[in-house]
Amino acid sequence: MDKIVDGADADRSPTPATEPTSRPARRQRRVSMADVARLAGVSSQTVSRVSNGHPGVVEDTRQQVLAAMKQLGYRPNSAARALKSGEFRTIGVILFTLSTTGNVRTLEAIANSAAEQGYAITLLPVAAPTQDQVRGAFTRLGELAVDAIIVIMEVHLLDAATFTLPPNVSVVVMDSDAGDRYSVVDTDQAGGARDAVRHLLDLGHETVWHVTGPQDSFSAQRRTDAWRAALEEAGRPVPPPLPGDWTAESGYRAGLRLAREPECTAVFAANDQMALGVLRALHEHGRAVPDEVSVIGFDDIPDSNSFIPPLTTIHQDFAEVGRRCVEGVLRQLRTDTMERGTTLVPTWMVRRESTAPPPSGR
Amino acid sequence: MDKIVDGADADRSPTPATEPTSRPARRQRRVSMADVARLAGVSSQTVSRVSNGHPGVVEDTRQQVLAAMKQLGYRPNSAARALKSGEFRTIGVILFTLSTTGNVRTLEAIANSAAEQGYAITLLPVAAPTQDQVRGAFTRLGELAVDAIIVIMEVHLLDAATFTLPPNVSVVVMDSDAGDRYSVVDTDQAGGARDAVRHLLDLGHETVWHVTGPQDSFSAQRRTDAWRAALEEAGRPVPPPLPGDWTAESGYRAGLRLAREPECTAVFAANDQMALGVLRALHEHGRAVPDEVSVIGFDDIPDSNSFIPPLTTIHQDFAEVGRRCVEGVLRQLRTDTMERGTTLVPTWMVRRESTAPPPSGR
DNA sequence: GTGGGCGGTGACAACGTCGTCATGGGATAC
DNA sequence: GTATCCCATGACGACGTTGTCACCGCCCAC
Repeated sequence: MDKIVDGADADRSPTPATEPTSRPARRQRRVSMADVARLAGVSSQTVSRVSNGHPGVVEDTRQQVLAAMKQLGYRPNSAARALKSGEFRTIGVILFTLSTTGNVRTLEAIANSAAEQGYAITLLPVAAPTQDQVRGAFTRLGELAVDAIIVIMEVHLLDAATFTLPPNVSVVVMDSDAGDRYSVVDTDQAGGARDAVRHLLDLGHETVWHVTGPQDSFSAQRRTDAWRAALEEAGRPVPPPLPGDWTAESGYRAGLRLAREPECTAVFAANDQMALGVLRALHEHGRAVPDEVSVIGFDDIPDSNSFIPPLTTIHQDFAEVGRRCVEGVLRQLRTDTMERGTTLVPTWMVRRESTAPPPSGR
Repeated sequence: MDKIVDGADADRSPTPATEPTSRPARRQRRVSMADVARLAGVSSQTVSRVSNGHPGVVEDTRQQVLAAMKQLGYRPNSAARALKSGEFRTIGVILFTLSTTGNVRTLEAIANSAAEQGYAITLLPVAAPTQDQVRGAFTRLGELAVDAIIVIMEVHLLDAATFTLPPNVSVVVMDSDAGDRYSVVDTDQAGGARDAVRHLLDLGHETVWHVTGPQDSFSAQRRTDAWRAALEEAGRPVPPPLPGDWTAESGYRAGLRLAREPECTAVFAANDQMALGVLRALHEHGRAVPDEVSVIGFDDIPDSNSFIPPLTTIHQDFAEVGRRCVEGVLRQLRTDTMERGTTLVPTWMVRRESTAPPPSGR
């Protein structure tokens, strides 16, 4: 706070930074339809029709109204519009954090899809996944000007808040197994994880070690379950999973332990960031990737192509997930129904340079 | 689109994925104050007072109203409230992309600060920085239910849209030198870049090479300018800057060229992602970091601690920037004034393992 | 020439909330 | 016991927009 510099650095700047200065107030009462109507010499009803592109306004009148709108800088008041129409044309997105790439990519896709449909996105971040935080967010949510809600978090955490989602609001949830109670859209976590494991087994590895995501994430759970199932299905030993929390740092810690396991030749990290940490740990301990140890991630974040070595990973189609979320929520809104069930979006593997057959042909 | 799998994967799932099913409509007309008032046997005015925590309601009555509200699941209608009060308690954020870490971190900080102040965030993404896109966004923006706007983009691009920001809306801009026309909050780009260069010079490097951000980014421009100025100030040769676009991939391409410059011992990448690409390129060409070449980044993204080697970088205080943006915009809103000038938030260096003195003592 | 129909426009009400003012009843002080 | 004051509550209207319906004038058909 006290370290803030105002207007420093004037010596070198092309445009010298200046002290913030106040200007005289400039905000006058907002211009309403009535004002436009008066200027154009018509009724406000006609202004409304022009504003909404309704037919039944003669071209001459229309031009006059448009001119008046422009002259006064008229902007329709969306509050009044929403009050009358009962819809805000806004979708609320509730999520814990923008720190994980998955959330961000999904949010971006949601925002773009929503924009295409003429909907805006209202962000509802929950700082920390504590009960109080979530409850607070949902109390605010209740008053929020949204027609629908997309929840990007494990639904258990919602339940923990002893707060049910506002009634009369359509909801789509991600990262959840609550398909029996909500409409859920998700990446095919199981399929992706299975592909990852099979890829490594196909390369000739005896088994695959696993760095998990956080326990309370359904996605993480699913990936771990599928990893175990794929190994068991192939009749391979199942090494103890190493706990992670999506961060590169936790991946590094897990990687330190893996580096000490001489029989470990293949690792499946539950996301790319943790894979990054694993790569560093292995590198620091002189375990060459992929010659000695293969590493595969999950997500296909843009940076993963620049890891050392470039990471083989499971691509998530975030754009499709986002699109499906928006579609789902708007469909419920329009048909006035509530849907349940799970929609899965497939993944695919992106093979780069971090996976190879195990050393000495094995 | 046609690759989407609905309800697949039922074999292994703890909760089998199911086909989305429709339920009978469940949405009834929303309950209003009048409904609550009727049930509680009071006037809607009293409900209003309870709802807003206004004094002058006897405890007994209050409890009755609260009970009625709970029973009916009453949620205040924010449209009506906004219409009456003239404010939405919402801040619009317009940005191009959520692909760069800086934007995301800033957005997150803005969202958190805004939430603290009881404001929601409405996201206004602009898919591509073409004139049409921006103009479209701003047209929508004009009708948007926001009290204020924070622009996270170079203001030149706004101007290109031949569209002025809606009048009567307070605005704060980031990544811009338009402090003479708007209120601008920014990281002290110049200071940070200067620190980065000086750090490398202090280590004994003859000069510092530079991978730039995109041309149309003011932040990138500033970092490049400060890099050049710091070198000139020290009387060092100024190598040709290598163009980048914030992505790791572009950093890799620049790194390939740097790897071929034998006299290059120190690199300043304009962000951490590009530094990641540089690290890979150097690694692939057998140029050891930091023993042969030092690399410094800018941003201090969480992953940078897990790069190989962990990256020395300039920390940006995104939280502070976000807070200042929100503060600025709300201050303008409350005082009904328009501010101009630039506020700079200082950076600091985080020293990790990617920088060291140049080889052979030089 | 007159009646019917239709297209363009305006008047009015209502959406849900909250500020303002009015009202009524109870408590306090004499 | 009565006058005064205050506090709790209610009635009413307005915020800006839009749906509904009424209206007016014109054109066309008979």
